[in-house]
Amino acid sequence: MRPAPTILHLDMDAFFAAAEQAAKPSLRGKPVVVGGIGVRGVVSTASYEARVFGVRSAMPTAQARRLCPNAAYLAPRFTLYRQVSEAVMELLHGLSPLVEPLSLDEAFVDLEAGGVPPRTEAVRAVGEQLRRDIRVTTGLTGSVGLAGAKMLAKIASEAAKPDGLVVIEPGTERELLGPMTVRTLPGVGPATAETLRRAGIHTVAETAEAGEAELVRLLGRAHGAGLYAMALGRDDRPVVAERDAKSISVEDTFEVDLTDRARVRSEVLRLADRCVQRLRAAGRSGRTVVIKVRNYDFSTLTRSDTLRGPTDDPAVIREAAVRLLETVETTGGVRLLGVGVSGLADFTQEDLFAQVATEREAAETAKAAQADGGGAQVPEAEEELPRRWHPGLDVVHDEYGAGWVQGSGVGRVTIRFETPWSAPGRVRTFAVEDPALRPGEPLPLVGGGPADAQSSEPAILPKSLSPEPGEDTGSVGEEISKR
DNA sequence: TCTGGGGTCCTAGGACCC
DNA sequence: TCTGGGGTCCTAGGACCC
Repeated sequence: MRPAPTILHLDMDAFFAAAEQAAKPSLRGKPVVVGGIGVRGVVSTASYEARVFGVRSAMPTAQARRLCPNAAYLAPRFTLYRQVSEAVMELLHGLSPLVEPLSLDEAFVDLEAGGVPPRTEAVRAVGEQLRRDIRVTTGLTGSVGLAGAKMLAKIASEAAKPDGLVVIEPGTERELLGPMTVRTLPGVGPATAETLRRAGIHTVAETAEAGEAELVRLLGRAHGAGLYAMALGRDDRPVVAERDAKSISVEDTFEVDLTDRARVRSEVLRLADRCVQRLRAAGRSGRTVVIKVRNYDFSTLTRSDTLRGPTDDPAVIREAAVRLLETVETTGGVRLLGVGVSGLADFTQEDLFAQVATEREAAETAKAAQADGGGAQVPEAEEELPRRWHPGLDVVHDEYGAGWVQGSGVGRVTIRFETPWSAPGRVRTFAVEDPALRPGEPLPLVGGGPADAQSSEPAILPKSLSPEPGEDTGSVGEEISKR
């Protein structure tokens, strides 16, 4: 616990939704929900306008649609969010060499390590300047928490939301935390809260009064001791700059449960390939292969196999994944499949060449044996475009310029032509196969202006353009706005 | 129209070794 | 006949976070 509030926590406000509103002028001030738009989708982020209707993160999108039918429902565009995130992280690195990203939209910064004087006025000024810089460079707002410990800085930024800054003065934390619900403390989710509730513990103060021994008895060694320290406002965890990933995984939930064994198998192979792609892109190799199977009833299991050495060989990882799959019962229907790799090592071809060759041979032998046994031929992973025009996707039209997919119906797609720096744009509907229409790249949220617009795509609309009267019906499009 | 996808950390039990 | 401890590795599952 530091004597001055020199740990900063930044949390961008409704990040994905705010980025979409910045990119799409017609959505500003309106409810926007970003998340899975399929039947089994869940909400990633709801704009504050959508939260008014009760829409929350992690809520099934179907439920959100019932609560807020007029919101725009958009598929996430991580390319855009990563761009914005990088710009924000760059600003943070300007404050201190010690920046610990927690996700695309959240990070701790050690201001002491950045040479900021350890005084409240100084850190507050830095925090306010940061918020201004973020707004100027990204067009978005972020909330800042400042405190003498990570946990407290995070609680402070939460209290600052949206678009604010809160400082917790060292010395005031116990008084501040005491009356708060125990759910405020990091690491206390529904299960822990319920265990504590049954023991008559509801607030942070009650947690501290319970004592370490009691908490350890209720929650186990690590969790109990950790929680006790947090309840006292004690948290000496340092800000840690870069941390190597410890596992890499991919998973898919299917719109309809899979019952065909061959299909389940081919999906596992596809996922294994995707996992390897990610592994290789990260320049890593892994030793333990994990598959995950979620059944029709949401029961979930994992099976893992640790190889003799780390690999990034697709044949080896495919073979391991399929072998693991053979040990699990899938009759009744599979809702989700996943493939992951852990026990990661930095891959060096020289060190591992022999090892990889050995594992590959094993895989080949196994495959041959299977083929001999009359096993079905593995279908190649098909390049599946589940839906060509996702709501929210950037597009470019030869004649009308840059826009985004507002919705698609039977054979038609509705595009709103506008850019981050244009006025709210107009809507037109095209045939799905219209050759003048093609996917586009996300445009920068700020710094656009006419010059940039010219240099990228013709984004300016003829004034005579009017909305299409025969707009799609029965698709996401009509929910977006009722203009 | 019930429940995503990508992670982290912890626990508990069994195998195995000394 | 009875039945040590400790350490490490591995597997499986669960809680939690964004």
